[in-house]
Amino acid sequence: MIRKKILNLIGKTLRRLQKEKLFPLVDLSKIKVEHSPKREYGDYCSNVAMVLAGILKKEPKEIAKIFLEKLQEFKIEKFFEKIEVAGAGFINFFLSKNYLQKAVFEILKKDKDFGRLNVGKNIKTQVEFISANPTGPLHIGNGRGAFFGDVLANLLEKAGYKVEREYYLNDAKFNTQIQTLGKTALGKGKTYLNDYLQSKILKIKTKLKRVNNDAEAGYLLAKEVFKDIKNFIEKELKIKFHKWVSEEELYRKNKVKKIYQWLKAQNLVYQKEGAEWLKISDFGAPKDEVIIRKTGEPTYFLSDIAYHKDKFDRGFKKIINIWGADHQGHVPKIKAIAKILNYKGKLDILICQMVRLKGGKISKRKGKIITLKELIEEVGLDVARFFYLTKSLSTQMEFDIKLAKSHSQKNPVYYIQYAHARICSILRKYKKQNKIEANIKNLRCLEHESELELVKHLIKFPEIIEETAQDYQIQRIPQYALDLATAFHQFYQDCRVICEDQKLTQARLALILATKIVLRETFSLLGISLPEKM
RNA sequence: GCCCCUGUAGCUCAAUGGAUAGAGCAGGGCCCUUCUAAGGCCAAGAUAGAGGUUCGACUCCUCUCAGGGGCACCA
Repeated sequence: MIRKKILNLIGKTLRRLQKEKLFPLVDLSKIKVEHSPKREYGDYCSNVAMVLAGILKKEPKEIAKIFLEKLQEFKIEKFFEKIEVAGAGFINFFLSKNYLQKAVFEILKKDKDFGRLNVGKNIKTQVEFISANPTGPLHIGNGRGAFFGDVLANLLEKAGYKVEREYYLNDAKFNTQIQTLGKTALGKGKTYLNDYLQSKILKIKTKLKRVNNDAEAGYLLAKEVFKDIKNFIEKELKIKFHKWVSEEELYRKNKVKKIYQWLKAQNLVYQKEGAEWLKISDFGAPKDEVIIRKTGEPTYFLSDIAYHKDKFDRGFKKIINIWGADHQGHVPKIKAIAKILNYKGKLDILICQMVRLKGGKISKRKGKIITLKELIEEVGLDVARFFYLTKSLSTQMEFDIKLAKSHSQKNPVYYIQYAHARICSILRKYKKQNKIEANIKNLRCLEHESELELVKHLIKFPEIIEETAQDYQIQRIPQYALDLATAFHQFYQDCRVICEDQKLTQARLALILATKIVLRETFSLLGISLPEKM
């Protein structure tokens, strides 16, 4: 990655300057190399001079000049056309044609491994997401965590983590929710009743006759609902989980009991008002929590502790939980548990803000929901995925289904897919007569501004993955795909691929092949299809 | 009352403390004897408000206003 190269170069220059006692020792962490916001500022820029200015109490521009002089003592001609100081003291790097032309060759050579990094160092990682309650089909709110989690997992894999996707099923018979579901099944209450559940209840009618309590009935019904959810996730959302963990099973395997006894042995449990409380306020939580109710039944929190203990025990060094906004208060409690259990890995809990329907809330209880299935039937899986993924998790999405439908006629997904279709079309036409031979000699023909601009976008791909694996800002990926498609369409407009000049034709064919690879890799991260014809 | 998230163009959203705040859609004006016009080009349009921190703030801090979520012996 050229960005890393620039950063190393800056580091080397700094060390040399320190050796010559021109500059003091500085903290490297503040020094950044970014993509230049404008073409006239080059391709990459660094704030190194500004950071030094704060320490040296000198003009950033002056420092930049001294710095640049020293930097140019290294052999860097083949990478950069020029490096200059601009604006408030930025150092701008302009990539050389030579470097860009070679980069195309590199992409073709790496093919599907282009963008694969080892920053993850094969660390055992878990992404837990969706984990919807088994009280009805997935709704459009669940779609958010579903697609985000899936893409984050894809991305971390590409970045070199060893990733497992997991779904946690809240099916414990102790859960009030399951018991309420049971009441509904037995006709003792209507809390969750709707057409969907009614049909499921009918289906398990004979089984229900044999049970005599709410919990059992609820468990049976939850099982039935979950069957649907699982099927929908696998067949229609095309998301593959490694593991589906059942809460009830944690009870059956005595994992809840064990952790309860352990916590007691640590002197972290106390009695108050007939219930048993866990002392987590000493570990960063705002207050202590009940783990055993007055009735003697365990709370959801206790089984969740058992679940996290189980995650830790399975050896995950990085755990990412993706939860809905309504679980936000649960975050400090689980963080406290990680402390109590002395978890040494990294536990990230990401909160998806609500998806709101225009004109109303999404609530299973109020019955006014749009299922994810309905949405996908309306706009298609590709469009739906893209729609969710372009927004950061922390914004509340306003969902206008009418708008989504109209956007499905004309939307950015097609814009990107169209770029791919155009590439395929050219390749089809050319392949009818000839073979494509990409070699560096031919690539020297790439000189047009639109050609070079396209290459610059291509080489960003690994950098995008690196950044996103670190900050989880998934919306960067669809944005990148859009930018890449724009660069391609621009190129397509300006440069004819199959032309009189044989060498140039070969060079441009190589370029569009490289573009095809990067588009394919990007969309494979997003889980969106890339048709050859449109 | 306390805690979390959000407030950017007419609409839906971007912008690891960086330079002249970007896209898409909607609306206005151009470009198809040429590898797919589901495309390209041009013009128009925005940081809720008030302070502060610093070389530099949409971004960080304080307050105000507005919206959402949480503060259960629900999950």
